[in-house]
Order: sequence, then structure tokens, then C-alpha cells
Amino acid sequence: MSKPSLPQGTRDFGPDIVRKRAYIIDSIKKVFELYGFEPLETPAMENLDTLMGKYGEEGDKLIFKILNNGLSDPKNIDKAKAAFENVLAGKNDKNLTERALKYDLTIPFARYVAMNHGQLTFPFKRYQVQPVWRADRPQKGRYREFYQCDADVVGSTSLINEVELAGIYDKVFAQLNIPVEIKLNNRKILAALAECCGGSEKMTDITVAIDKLDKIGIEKVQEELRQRGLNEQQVDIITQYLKIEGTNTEKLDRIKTIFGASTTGAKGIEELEYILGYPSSLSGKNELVVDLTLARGLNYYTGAIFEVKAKHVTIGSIGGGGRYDDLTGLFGVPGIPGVGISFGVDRIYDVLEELKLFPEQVQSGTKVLFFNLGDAESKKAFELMQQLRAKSVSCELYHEQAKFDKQFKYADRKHIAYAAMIGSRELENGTCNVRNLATGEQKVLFFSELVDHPF
RNA sequence: GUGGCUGUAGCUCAGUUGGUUAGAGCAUCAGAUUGUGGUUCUGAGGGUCGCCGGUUCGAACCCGGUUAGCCACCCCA
Repeated sequence: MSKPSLPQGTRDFGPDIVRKRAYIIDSIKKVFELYGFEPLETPAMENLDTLMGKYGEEGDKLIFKILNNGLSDPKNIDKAKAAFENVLAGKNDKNLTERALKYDLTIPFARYVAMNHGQLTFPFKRYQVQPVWRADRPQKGRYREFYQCDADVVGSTSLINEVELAGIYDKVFAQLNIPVEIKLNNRKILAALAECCGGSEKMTDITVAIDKLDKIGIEKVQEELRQRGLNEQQVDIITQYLKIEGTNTEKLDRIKTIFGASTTGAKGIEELEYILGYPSSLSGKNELVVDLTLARGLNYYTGAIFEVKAKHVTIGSIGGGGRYDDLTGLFGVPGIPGVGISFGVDRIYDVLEELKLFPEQVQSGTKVLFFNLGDAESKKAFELMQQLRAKSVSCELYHEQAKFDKQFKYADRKHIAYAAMIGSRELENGTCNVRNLATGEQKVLFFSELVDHPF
């Protein structure tokens, strides 16, 4: 027997971690529900053609493919061998693999909407929290299996959706006590910038480069722009654009003078102003900040784009999203626009850990541990425990008679708040010693009082 | 896919220019302690030094290969 191990880039989540993650995910789900979003789950695997070609050339390589069953069946062997040649040549072949693990939540959602658009009520607002898989090489903060947590509204071009999504970000992070900056920009403004710099075909090059700004700095961005074929004058325009500073209104005024003439640019500015000018749904704890340098790597965004950064920590973005024009066109159902956001659960976890913001009670499951101090004693304890459970107090009885030391240690390790001790003397008196394990404070309660004790 | 670093006890890691029987801390178990924990003290168990080969009188240590993990790049969450 070889040592058991995990596949590269995957993780087990122990009890403590599951509890903490559930705290994050439950908070997010509750807010989604509060805003009228409905849950959706899709299978772990999709047909390979549903996924292929949707994530670019790089993305295709990172899709986890599933080998077909029954390849060794004599009647399939020749086909399988021929298929393998195809695969070696870098192509896919259905005779070898026709299914794959899902790569993100957006494409399966698009597939679902395309399949069910006749039945759905639009605008359709869905949220989805599920694992996805990537055949990437893992590194810090990057895994081969990880959770995505998405909410999208499809079938509506109304900017009220953007306002609502910003509100969701604000509400979630206010609840989790993480101060954040919700950054907002608009792809149409970036499109206008591209127009000024030699045409819209440069749009992707420009966004990919300036998306890296906060990571690599202005000089490297300029270098990358040159590498991507922009001339000095164009790099100069972009540099000036990236240096625009001030309040939201100041920034908007500034770009109005630059891009006001461009219809696309004017539209983008108008959209930004609409979102910012809408009666605020924000808690007041977080700010909505126009960040003209925000670009987002994904090039299917066409309107508003979002990104959320936690204040006071160096960790990168903990959420992002934006508007796209045509979600389901790839699946033969054109004309369904949408806007969505995503939460980075793993990074939010790291932020909460770093800022020590996980509430104490997240840690514990069992509230009361009944000590086992003998046969007759434990039977009485068992009865009392059942009464407490009937009142929804989670509790357990130590599994065997043991020294106090052991039972205390067990309680400690499971972060149990109270120990209920019934020994021979207590059994005789009809009492129970209830000890608060954090404070050491101990009370004597009659059996009848225990059930109503506020744990 | 490309590059760098690391594999020694359950965990975190020492291990001298290659030299007797490979160590520590934490954890576990037992005792000090037969009714009150997180402290302390004593003791015990626990190892294919990732794996295969080579050099050598002798390898955890040097060399080659292999495998796994981590980190960075590309890309992304």
C-alpha cells in the first residue's frame, strides 16, 4: 500500500475550515436571496463541445477531460486507437473523450439558459455556488479544484441591475465586516480609448495590458503596449488616461473632455453617471469608486465592469464582474444580454483570517459536553442530553468513562462551550455541575433546571 | 507548457568536509494525579532519511535518473 495522497491542486476541508467557509458562503447566499436571486446547480461535467472554444486557446488546454468508458471493448479498440492519434496531434476526438469537468459557472449557466429560455421568466436572476476544475499547474492561492460563487441577471439591459449588484457587494462585505472599495468602470470608455489609439481592434491588447497596472506598474504596462504594436503617441495617450485622478466627478469631467466626442465613450460615461446617480443602496460602510484603470482580463465584457478590493490587506481582488451583451449566442439563442458578479471565496477566507474577523461562534458545533463518570451516571446524563437536544441545543455524551483530564481535553479541542458533570454525588442530589469552559465559572443546577438553562 | 526550490518520526524542522546505534520541538500514550481542563515534571512508542541506480571501505549527505510537493512565468479565480 502506498501512502494515501491527494490529487495535485486539491484540498480536504476539515471541520473548522468547512465551518468557516460555510459562514462566508451562507452570508453571500442570504444576500442573493434577499435581492431576489434564485439558486441554480449544474452538473460537475458537461459535454466537451459545450466547453471547448469558449475560453480561448489557453482555456481549452486547461479543461479537465474525462476519458470515455469501454475503450477496451474489442469493438471499440480500433476507433480508440485512431482517436488517440488525433489527440496526440492536439485535436479532440469523441471516441476517446466526450465529457469534461466544468471550467467555470458562466458557460454552463449560458447552456442552461439557452436550453430553457422558453420556460424561464425574464429577467432571470440566478446565483450558483459550486466547484469548478482547471488543469492548471497549481501555485499559491490557485487550485485545480476551487469554488466559484456567481450571481447573474440575464434578459435585461436595465442599469438598475448594476446598481443592485453593487448593493449586493456592499451588503455582503458589510455583513462580513470587511471594509472594501467597490471599483467601477465601463468597457465603452476603454473602447473609446482604443478608438483614439488606432482603432477598436487594439481594444483587447489595451485592456490586457492595463489590467496588469496595479501588479506590474506603469512602466511595464507601457512596455507591454509597445510589444503589442502600439506606437509612442498611442502609448502616450494611454499613459495620460491612466494618470487621471481625483473624485468620481472629477474623473468623469476629465474624460468627458477627452472622449465626449466619441459616441461610444459618451455612452459609457452616461452609464457610469446613471449608476452613480441612482438612489444609493449602499450601507455607507463601503465606497463605490470610479477606477478608470480597471479593465478586467476577460474580453466578453461590454459595459459596466466591477472589481472589489479589501482595504488594509495586500490581497488582490476578492470579487469581480461586469456586463456582457450576448450570453447565449454561442448556443444558438441570440439576444439575451446580462450582467453578473463573482465572489472569490478562497480569498475572502484569507482576508477574514488575516484580519481575524471570523466570529467566535463559527468555530463550535457542540454546545454542551456531558461527562461520563460511570455507568449509572452516564445513563442519567444521556436522558438529560436528550432533553436538551429536544430544545435544539447540540450536545454529546463522552463515549466512555474516563478521567476528567481526558474529557476536558476533548471539550477543549472541539471548542465546546460547556461541560455538564454528573458524578455519584450529583446523581444522589439530583444536580448537575455546569462549567463554562472559557471562564471557568461553575454552577450547580437541579436536573429540572438544566433543560431551561440558556446555553 | 517553461523555469527555480524542497522531499528526514503523525506535524514543523535540525543533521558538521561522507564516518559507530539518525536527533529536537509539537502531537500521541502511560505515570506523578481514583472528582475538576488548557500548566509542569518523568517515561514510552513511533524512521525503507520520497523511490531506483551509481561513486565509495563506508551515503540522509556526493552524482545520475525518477516521482511528489511548493514557488514563479504564461494565464487566471
